Amino acid sequence: MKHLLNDLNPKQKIAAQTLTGPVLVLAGAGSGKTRTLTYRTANLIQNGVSHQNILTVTFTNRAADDMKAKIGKLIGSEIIDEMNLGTFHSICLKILRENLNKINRAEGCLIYDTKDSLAIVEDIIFDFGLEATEYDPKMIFNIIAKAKMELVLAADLTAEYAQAENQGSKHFYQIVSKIYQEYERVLANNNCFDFNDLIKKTIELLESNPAILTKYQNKFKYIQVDEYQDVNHSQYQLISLLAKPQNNIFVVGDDWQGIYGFRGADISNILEFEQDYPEAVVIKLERNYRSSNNIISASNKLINNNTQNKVKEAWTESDDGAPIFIAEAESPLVEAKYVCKRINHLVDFYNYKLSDIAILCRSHFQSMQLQKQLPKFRIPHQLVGGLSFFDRQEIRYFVNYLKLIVNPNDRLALKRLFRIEVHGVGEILLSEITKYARENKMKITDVFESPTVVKGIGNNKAANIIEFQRRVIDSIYDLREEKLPMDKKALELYQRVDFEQNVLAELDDPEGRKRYLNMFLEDISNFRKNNPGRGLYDYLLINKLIADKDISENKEQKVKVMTAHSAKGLEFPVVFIIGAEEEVFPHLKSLEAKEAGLNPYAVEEERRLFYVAMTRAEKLLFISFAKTKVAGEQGQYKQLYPSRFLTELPKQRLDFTSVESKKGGSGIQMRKDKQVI
DNA sequence: CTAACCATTTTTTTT
DNA sequence: AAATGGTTAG
Repeated sequence: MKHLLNDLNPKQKIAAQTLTGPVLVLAGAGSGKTRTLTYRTANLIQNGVSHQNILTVTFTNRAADDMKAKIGKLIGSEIIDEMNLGTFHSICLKILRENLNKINRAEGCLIYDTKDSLAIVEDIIFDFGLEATEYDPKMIFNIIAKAKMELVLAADLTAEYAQAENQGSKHFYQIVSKIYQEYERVLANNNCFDFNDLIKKTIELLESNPAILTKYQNKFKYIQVDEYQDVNHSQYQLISLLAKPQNNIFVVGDDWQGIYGFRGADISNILEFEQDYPEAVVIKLERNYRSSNNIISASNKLINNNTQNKVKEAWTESDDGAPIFIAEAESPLVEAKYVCKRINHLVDFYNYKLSDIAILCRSHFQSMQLQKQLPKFRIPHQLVGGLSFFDRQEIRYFVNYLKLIVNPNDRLALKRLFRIEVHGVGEILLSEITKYARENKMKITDVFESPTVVKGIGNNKAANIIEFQRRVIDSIYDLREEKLPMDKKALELYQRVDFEQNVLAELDDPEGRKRYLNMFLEDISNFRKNNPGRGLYDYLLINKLIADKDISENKEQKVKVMTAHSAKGLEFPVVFIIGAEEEVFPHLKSLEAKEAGLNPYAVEEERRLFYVAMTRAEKLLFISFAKTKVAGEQGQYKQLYPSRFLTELPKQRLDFTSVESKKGGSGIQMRKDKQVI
């Protein structure tokens, strides 16, 4: 314990010993970033700082859990649950929950995810009578979300503000501003937050209540931020606000790994830290402990094609190791088979465990081909991230029922229940009902009692609605009053509305969905056991902030499949990167964004992402691409071209093979018209 | 107006 | 796999 810091190298040690003032640690991939942060935290505590006065912000829940476990090992696990360690969103949620009354929200307030938010925007556009072709809900939502990340209010969302990014007219932005305004009103009405509100409302709370601000400033005397390169404007603002006046702010990041631009992350935050805090100490961790020299050298060469970098080296004392294996395949199917064969080979002859291996892709849909092949080769796998358990349709459906128990103001949830349960009444009639309720100042559920007052609703339809009101809405309101344990409540509701008969039976594969629902109900039970004193409300809130809830056991024996984004912060002895093709990785959208001049740096972000993917590997790195894929009708093949990033790697560190290519290896064909390696 | 059917297409990345 | 779009019968 005494020689805690002796486990660190000299640079890491300096970082862990600098306990006050602003510090910027520029840390390359695999340079012991988390390790340094962990030891610094332990060191703070050993130097008499109360663990409650330290705020540590990570980017993902996985990173937070990881760090908690490591800190627990260093200083004992008793205090880790009391530490302020988590994602921006979870920390902010905690602060907001302590001050709900000050921010125009009430008890039971839940979080809307992107899908929920989008549904709200769609409704507003419909209500405003706007053309969805001109006012594309997705696009509008993105504008609003971005404005919120930049702390721009509805009234300030003008063409001038948006000028930089697109050519929308003044009139267009006036409308968008109105939609934004209405969106905020609906969220308040439904007693909900969206993701960006968590940060934005926290800032508003602190800025308009000096006493509260002081309270949190005193509480969070020492602030540490991991993955600082991925912080967006509102997060940056929050941190600077909390850090005052002492500015004990310790940020760790790697500008080479900034991959969340689409979420408003602004690399300039890390590039300009020294301007913001002129007295900042800057420490560079450049020695890589993770990867072989071939992997480090090749990824360095790649990343240096970017223009937006802060000067930094990355070096290692590791051997060259194996070359990076590049494979071209006829099709994604052949590529998937190749990956499977390689995995079996590595396990059978080279003593690798399945858990040593990760397969990384650019987008989730790429993993589908693999999901089919892996079982054929008897390779157990685990999907990390992606379609979460909670995103399954039947789970989302049932969650709407639970939401209404917790938060009866949630009109969106109510609407969804109606759409699921009531037959014969669709979009148009429902909006007639809503309109009638609004015009007569009634609650929608009151109209449900005697629906024939709305024109277009005859006796048959009315009977359906009244039945729905009795069976579903009344059950929910009854259960709200009852003092049952949360899991019993959920189960009771499931039975009272006869979810199996009325909902599951209508969907395809009802038996399969039933199994998932039982798992869900069981998960609620487990939550209750593990979190005494907490209820449905906590359950729903917490699960919104956890992207990839893991419900599979036996992780040790599985190959992990995930996107490059979710791989950030992780490392594996063996990494496969699949789909290294133009328009896949780099993604088509980034090429378009660059082409259209919307974001000249879009491809640089893709390159950073590729860099992140490569540097996850410790010993072996396999990169593959397909030459063709099926597109449209059968027999139609679309030609694919190897990713430009492959051509940026140093040839002498690569080993190229062509898989099941009839003509033998033809070499890597450059994009479209270029030469051959 | 709704729902069911079919065909088509299209998937960024996450809290 | 799921979302979208178009068509048609009730």
